[in-house]
Amino acid sequence: MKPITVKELFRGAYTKLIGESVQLKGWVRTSRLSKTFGFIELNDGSFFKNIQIVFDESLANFEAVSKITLGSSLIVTGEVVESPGAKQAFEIKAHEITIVGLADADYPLQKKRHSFEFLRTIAHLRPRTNTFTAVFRVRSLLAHAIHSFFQDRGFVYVHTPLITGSDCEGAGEMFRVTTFDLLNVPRTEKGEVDFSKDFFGKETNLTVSGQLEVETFCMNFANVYTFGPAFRAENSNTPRHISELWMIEPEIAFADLYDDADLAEDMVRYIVKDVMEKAPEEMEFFNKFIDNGLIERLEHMLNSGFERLDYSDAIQLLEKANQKFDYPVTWGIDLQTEHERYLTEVALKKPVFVMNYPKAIKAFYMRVNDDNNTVAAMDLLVPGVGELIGGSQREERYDVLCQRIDELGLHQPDYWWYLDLRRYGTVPHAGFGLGFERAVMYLTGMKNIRDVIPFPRVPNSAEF
RNA sequence: UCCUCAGUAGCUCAGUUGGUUAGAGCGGGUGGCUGUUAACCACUAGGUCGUAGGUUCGAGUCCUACCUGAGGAGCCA
Repeated sequence: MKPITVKELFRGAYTKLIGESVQLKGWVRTSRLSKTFGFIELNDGSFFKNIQIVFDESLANFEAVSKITLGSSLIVTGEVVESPGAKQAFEIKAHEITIVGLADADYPLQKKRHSFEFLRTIAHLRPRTNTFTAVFRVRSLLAHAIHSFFQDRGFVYVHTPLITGSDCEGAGEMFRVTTFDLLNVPRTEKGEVDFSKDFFGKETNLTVSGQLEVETFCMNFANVYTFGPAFRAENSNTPRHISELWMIEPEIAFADLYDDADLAEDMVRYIVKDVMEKAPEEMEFFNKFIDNGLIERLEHMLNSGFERLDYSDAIQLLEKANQKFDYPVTWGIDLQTEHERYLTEVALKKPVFVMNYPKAIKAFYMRVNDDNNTVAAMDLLVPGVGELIGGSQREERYDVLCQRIDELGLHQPDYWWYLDLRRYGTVPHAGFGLGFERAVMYLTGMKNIRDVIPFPRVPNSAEF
């Protein structure tokens, strides 16, 4: 009698084990019971598909097993046999079934389709559904693929801080980190909050991005990346935003915007290909039940490559579009969701880099182009998700960077260590940020970001 | 935060121009069924119709406010 996983059996081991006795440990996904025999579909966590267990009155505890409830945990010992049923090549003829944990009868998951909205309310149980089993395995594989991609290329993985003392990250609202008693906050003589008395002796927040810090490591290791959580306190209520998200932020030295785009494209292609190879059952499931065009779209992307478009050309393309936009298109505007969708879903039908945006609508650290009008920034727009990646070549010239900080009304002293990088051996460098959850959405076809992270944090909701 | 839509059984939903005791499928319980595939058949329990007001002889249905959820927009990854 041999312990074995469902994955091993499905991936070929069963042919050699016909007639052999094996042991499986898992949970009842569904069951079909008759008077004198029954079928249990068991999932042991190793594989997307369930294995069918057949049992009959020869079981010592037949009566108990024939009343098994969905969600119960079992240890099954039995013989691998070829299945007469049409939907599976093999099954387990049980000799012994130990009921480890009988699920109460009010187990919320049923043999039917549940809405994602309902499943969000039982996020502690939803991993047990087909969809979420598939989503979270893909999420895991995707994380691994990202590390593989960068590690194979010699990139150094850097853990940038989650608690940040720089109030200057620039990207949106932050969550304050404090140990103050909120009913009794220390104040200065002027009546302002006295952060010098707080835990860190200064005002601190949860990070919105590791980019500024990872640039410091880029100036030693040349090729680096972060992969960790970031926190956004914006009151965003959309299917594409969450308050706690995971980001990947590579940074490369001696590189310009076009090297950056090459890296981003190579990375996206690598991770998509890798996950499609490692999780074919899950991808097939998504294609069948979540998004009918998914595999075709991903394969088209892998075969045809990405489009690259200057911002100015993108504006022209939008101006020529025979489609009315709610937001009028003129050079200088930031692209709206409707514009992004048109470019990537209607006009080009594939991922598109929009590059070299107007200086006025982008961040201080992006490198000013020779036209002095645009900056070396890029967004990667993909069908269905919108902005998947945002990146730029960084301003490596000390004087220009100081000038940009001034222009945007920021304070140079706040950026002292960031500016130092431009004083001590500065080099052209570039990087981008990939929203990990958005990548999972792109890969699975899932439409709501709350359904691709185990326990989503959004405004007004931090259950679990 | 703004706009739109929705909230009826544990879940997914139906409920006609306001009119008796509010329905179905699934899930639960009981019984039946010797190869099922969201198994099937019979019976059965299960509801302050999101909350609070209001209009009316009468409200699940109409009105107001609030709460919750979703979609769109903005902010952004």
